[in-house]
Amino acid sequence: MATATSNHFSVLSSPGSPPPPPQQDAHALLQSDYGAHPLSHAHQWIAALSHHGDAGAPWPPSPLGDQDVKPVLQHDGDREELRDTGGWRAGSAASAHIPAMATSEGQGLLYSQSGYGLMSGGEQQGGMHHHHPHPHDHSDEDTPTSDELEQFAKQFKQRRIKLGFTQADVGLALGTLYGNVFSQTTICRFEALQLSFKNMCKLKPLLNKWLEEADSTSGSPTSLDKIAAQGRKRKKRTSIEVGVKGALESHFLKCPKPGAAEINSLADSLQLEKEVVRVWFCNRRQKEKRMTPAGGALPGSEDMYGDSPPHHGGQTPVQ
DNA sequence: ATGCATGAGGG
DNA sequence: CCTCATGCATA
Repeated sequence: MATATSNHFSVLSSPGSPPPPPQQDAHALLQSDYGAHPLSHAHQWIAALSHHGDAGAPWPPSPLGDQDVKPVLQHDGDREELRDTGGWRAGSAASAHIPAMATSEGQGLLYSQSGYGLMSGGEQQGGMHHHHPHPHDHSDEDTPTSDELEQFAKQFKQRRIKLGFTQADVGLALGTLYGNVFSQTTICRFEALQLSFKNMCKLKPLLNKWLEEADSTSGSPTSLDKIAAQGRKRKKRTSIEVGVKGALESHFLKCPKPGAAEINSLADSLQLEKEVVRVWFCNRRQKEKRMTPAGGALPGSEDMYGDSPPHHGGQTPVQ
């Protein structure tokens, strides 16, 4: 972190010296600058993935009166068609796709030079994309392509910053506007394409709406709504030392899905709680499944680390 | 921006 | 136990 910009979100309660918001006023309470960095990184995803679509109920209709206080007001049944969320590796079928951006944008679009080494035109839906039987030419009716998502994320970030909103602002706005609250983390990950393909697809429409609202609301004082915080006794984040991390990395390369026994051994060797090690592997696997691969190790196989599901007869060492 | 964590859902 | 979506806390 050699950035001169300090990242700290002073949630609510503006001390009195808020940075000069280049915008009107409205909900410019937490106007940090962590979202105003110059550039990011050139993410080029050649990521592959092909886990079987599971989906079904992203948002549980029963919020359990235990923790999350967020109003889970999902829009009734969403018409998810369980795409395979398959790998976006586009293989070699370069289909001519038109990067139709949001047609709803009534403002100046700025498509930066999108000359990345992406494999555009990838039908990541496992081939069930076929042709559009409807005369509707909505730029975003069907599942967006990886390329479209990448473009959208880029544009979203630019406009968001231009409007003077932070990632946290957006997350909150989504909650007050549509009932789905999101954290700064999620918005950040969306912009950085660090979510799974499916997740990106789910969030895009929401963020797109926010964009429309944000630009059209140039002068309207949006009501401020602060939802109560949620006090949870979360375990203190255990900091794993670099050396230990390296060891974990090594083992991950060898065996990304260690069995309970393996985890115990590792935990013992590294002097870590078993749970910590287990979670570490889980998180590590998720990273690989992100659109922006972790480290640089590209998952070269479709099934990544093949599970061994159809066999449960004798014994299943793993899991 | 990211690392570790929680939890729902599934098997 | 796993995956997957999500976020608090932190660097």
